This record gives sequence, structure tokens and C-alpha cells, in this order.
Amino acid sequence: MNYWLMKSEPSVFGIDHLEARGRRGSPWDGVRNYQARNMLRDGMRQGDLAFLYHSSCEEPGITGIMEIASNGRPDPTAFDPEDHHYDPDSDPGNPRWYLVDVRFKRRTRRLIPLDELRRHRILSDMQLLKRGNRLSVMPVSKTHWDYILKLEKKES
DNA sequence: GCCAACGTTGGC
DNA sequence: GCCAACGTTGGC
Repeated sequence: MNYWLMKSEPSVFGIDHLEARGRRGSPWDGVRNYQARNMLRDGMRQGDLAFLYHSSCEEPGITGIMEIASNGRPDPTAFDPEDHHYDPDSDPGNPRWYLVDVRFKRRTRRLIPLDELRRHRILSDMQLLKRGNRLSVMPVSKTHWDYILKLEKKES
């Protein structure tokens, strides 16, 4: 089992949207970055767990835990001319973009803000905290995962 | 809204 | 294959 962190803007798709989907879960679509694509396609497996991270908002941080509910599969929005993430150059016979399905597991006990994560030296090599990091999907080591689960239980 | 950092594009 | 121009991300 592997651990991940996935970023989303809460105004677009946040923990409230995810929770409302319940057991149906939701496709994590629209990713158009090759590094992230590789992780969706080749790295993630059904049953993995991921932190949901709220970005570009008043309080950026980790807000919940979701389950990866499928292996990677081609992202149909790439082939839909009506879709905002339509990619006219992608070929349905040889899909370029992938998604996984995700499912709400639980909210974290509290929002764990970005600036708090930065204050813990043990987390300093997390990809999330690296300078200029722009990946929307990234792996989290078990060490970091477990540490953050402990952090969650403390007061900030 | 600013801007640093990074990815992508396309001319050469 | 280089690299300038441009677009996007995301914290602040």
C-alpha cells in the first residue's frame, strides 16, 4: 500500500464535495501534467490512501483522507470538446491522460495548515514543502504519513 | 493581484 | 537541441 497527497481548490472540488459523493466516490479528472499522469497511471493502486489538500484558498492545508478506489484509467474529459480540460491532440486509441477514482474516508480532526507542516523539520523533505513545487499529485512516505496522523491529534 | 517557479511551445 | 516567450500554479 502506498500513500499520496492530492491537491485541489476547495471552491472547485473540496472535502465537502468529496464527502457528499459518499460511497460513489468521484473521478479525479483533469490532471494535465505528465509527472502527475505517471503517478495516476503507474503508481497508484486501488486501496492506497491519500491526503486531500486544499490549495489556493484562505487556509491551505490537509483537510481529509481519501481512499484510492480504482487503478488508473484513461481520463474521458480529455476527449470531450465541451470539457474545460479537453485535449484535442490526445488520441482515444492511445490515451495520454489518466485518472483514478477517489472516495471519501474521513475528515482529519482539524485542518492541518501548510505553515504548521513547515514548522516540523522531519517533514521538510516532503515534496509538498519543496520550493516551487507545483505537482497536484505526489507520493507521501509512510514515515511522513504516520507523523502527520500524529500531528493531527495535537493542538496546533 | 503580485510574482516566483516551473512546464510547454515553437522558431531557429 | 537551444532558449525565449508564454501559460499555469499557488502562496502570500
